[in-house]
Amino acid sequence: MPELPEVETTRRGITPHVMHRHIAALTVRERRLRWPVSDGLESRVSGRRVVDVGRRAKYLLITLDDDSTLILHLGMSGSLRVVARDTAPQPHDHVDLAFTEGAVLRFNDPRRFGSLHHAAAPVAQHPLLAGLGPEPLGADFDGDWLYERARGRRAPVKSFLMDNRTVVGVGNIYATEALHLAGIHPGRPAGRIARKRYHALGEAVVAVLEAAIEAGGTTLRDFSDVNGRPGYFSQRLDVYGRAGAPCRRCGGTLRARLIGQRTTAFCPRCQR
DNA sequence: ATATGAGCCTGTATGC
DNA sequence: TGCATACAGGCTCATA
Repeated sequence: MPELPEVETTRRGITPHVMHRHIAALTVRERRLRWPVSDGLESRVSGRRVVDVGRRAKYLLITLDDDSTLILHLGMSGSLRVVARDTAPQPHDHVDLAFTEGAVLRFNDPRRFGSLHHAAAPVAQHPLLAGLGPEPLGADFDGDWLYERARGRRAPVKSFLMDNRTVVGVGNIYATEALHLAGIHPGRPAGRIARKRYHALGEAVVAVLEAAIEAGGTTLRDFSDVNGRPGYFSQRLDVYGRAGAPCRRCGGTLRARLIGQRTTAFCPRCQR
């Protein structure tokens, strides 16, 4: 399932294929995504040229030459491929963005948790983006931010960390990994963690995400990069999905527990 | 205000 | 072997 590193990998992968290209046609085969794709979207983007391929949180932002932006979320199972114009659509190939230059950007999403919107500038004010917290790899995110924001919070630190208003792009996998790297118990109330430990957590979040982007994105069940090659970060996960196995740091036995409705693996011995 | 739970959806894995 | 059920997950909305 695409988390931020996968989305960033996808962004980098599609950029050379779509940047500066002219949209010949947008084809929507299945409008029932996370939200219904709005009627008339096809005609609003047809003929436009792509001037930027960006990302905010896990949203891909394809900006057009009229300053409007296509906002695409890959959801849980979505992926983008670049295919030749006459390539037959496969099951769950819901959207095509065809370019006059020949290639087609194709969106596939079996579970349809993904979404497609089109917004006028400034895109940052779109309701989906307006309330989001800082980018984890941006200048506004660090341990001090986490510490200050955690004041008075009684929710588990893992839930706090996965809250988009705290920081974006940290889903279950990377929250689990970052907390282990920082030696913090995922169930600890967010407001009861020292500033110094939040410094460690902030650094852990950045380290884990950067390593994953470097590796080309984690592959779990259904993510593969834009060229169809799977990422390979999953081999490097230290705790996620490893309950019952030995902790790589202290040798203790990793446990799993439900925190905020999410399965959470952790080491009861070196995470406090 | 924060915190928790439901619901969306379907492929995959498990249990009988 | 086949079928039924549980589970996974990001995100928003509703409720306490």
